Amino acid sequence: MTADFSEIRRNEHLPARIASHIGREIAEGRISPGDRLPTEHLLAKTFGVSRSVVREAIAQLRNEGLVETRQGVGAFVLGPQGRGSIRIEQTALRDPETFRSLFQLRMPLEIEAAGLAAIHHDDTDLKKLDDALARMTGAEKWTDQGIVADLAFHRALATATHNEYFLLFIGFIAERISLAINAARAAAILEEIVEATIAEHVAIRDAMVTRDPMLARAAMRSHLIGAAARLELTLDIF
Amino acid sequence: MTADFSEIRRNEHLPARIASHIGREIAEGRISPGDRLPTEHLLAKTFGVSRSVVREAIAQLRNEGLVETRQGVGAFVLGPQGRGSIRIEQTALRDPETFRSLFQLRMPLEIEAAGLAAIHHDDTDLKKLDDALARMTGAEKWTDQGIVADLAFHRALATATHNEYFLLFIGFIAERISLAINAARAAAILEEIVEATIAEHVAIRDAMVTRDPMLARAAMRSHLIGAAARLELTLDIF
DNA sequence: ATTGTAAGGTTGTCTGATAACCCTATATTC
DNA sequence: GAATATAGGGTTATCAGACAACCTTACAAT
Repeated sequence: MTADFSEIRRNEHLPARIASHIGREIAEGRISPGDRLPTEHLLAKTFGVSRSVVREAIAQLRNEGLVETRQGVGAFVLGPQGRGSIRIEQTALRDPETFRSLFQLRMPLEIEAAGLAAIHHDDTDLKKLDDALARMTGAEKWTDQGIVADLAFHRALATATHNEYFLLFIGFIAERISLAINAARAAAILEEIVEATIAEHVAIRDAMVTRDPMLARAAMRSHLIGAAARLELTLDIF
Repeated sequence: MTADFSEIRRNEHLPARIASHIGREIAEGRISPGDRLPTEHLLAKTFGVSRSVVREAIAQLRNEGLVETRQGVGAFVLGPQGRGSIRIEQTALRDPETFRSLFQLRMPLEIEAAGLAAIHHDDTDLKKLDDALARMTGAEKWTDQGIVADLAFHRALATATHNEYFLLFIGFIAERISLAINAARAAAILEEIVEATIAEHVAIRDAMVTRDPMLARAAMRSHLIGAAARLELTLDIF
């Protein structure tokens, strides 16, 4: 029998749980922009925690731009205006369907990035890419080292677009996906899969240096489709 | 003489000031990734505030992904890796080059979303889309009303993908762009531009209902290219 | 009609205490 | 000798209660 440690899941930070609970209430429209949240005292009593915890939760929501607090008045829900940040809960990616959604989002970004990188990359970008490739090949087995190198490759490619937002978004998404894969993999990963992955990365690299955007896009496209297949994901492809 | 009220600037939230102070220490390299922050007690004594304030400041840094706290051990500075959220400063978009970068990022996302929406949309989605279109057409001039409707259209399309992340990211990006445009326009917008914009949106809508993803993508593509041209942006197109 | 004042409620900050947790060193057991 | 228990001290997490700062409202005073 195999052990099941799933239920020892620790507290995971009390304020964060309360913040995401309230955040969900807002996201799902049970509290509307302009509404006032219950007082901290009341929230504390409702959740059965101390006021410190509630305060920290509200502070988090304030940082995320979801609410605004006015001393002596209360905490108010803000409109979709000015929500200055995007946040993804890592735990949500344990759901296969959610994971698939994020992977689907990643595809057009990476493909476009490959095309832009083909146009805009310079020698420095190419060197970073080759460094990452070397580390990928060098790693005997697909250890953590290899995963870090994979992430570095995609970050390097995004950097080569010379568009800061591609780096920001791809780096963010790729890392979330990488973490989720890393957390989920129970079995060791097969040699041949590693070899296929490396071969695909080399293909992307080679396509990029030709400076043909369509070639680079195609290479990235097959890589992502291949990766999805290895993860047993079925995506909408066209 | 004109009054000068600049110095009455209020407290501006004690924890926020301390958080940004520590954040600056990190940004400017006086504390390196991996280092441990002083203990909360010590920080409280150093800044001359209570531990609650220090805790809230550290909580803010943790939300921003700058530090990680481990109970019983301390608070540690994180590397640029693993920042759990994406944030875009609205002010940055005043720079035309930066604005262009974000618009370029938006393109592949919206195009892919149009394709997915063609496949996955249901009647509810279509209704939302038509509502937005109606509000766009209804607005006599291209007032705020029209801008809101435009945003609603793109959000409705993203919703129709039935992929939560497309909605999250497109909603976020489209809003930033919309705000930036709104802030920049000084002159009134010409009638013909409005008409062209509406016509393009209708084309997207009609392409989507055919359930042909390539058609929907093409429609969205021409819309974005058209919009970019009207903004006098030159994008990399292929 | 305007201004002053008081009351009540809410967030902001302070203080002190206890729980949960981590690390290290030492003792214990085999 | 090596592995395991136990104890101690330090740190963050949470709790509890209090007071300060501030806003709103209502009412009184001018």
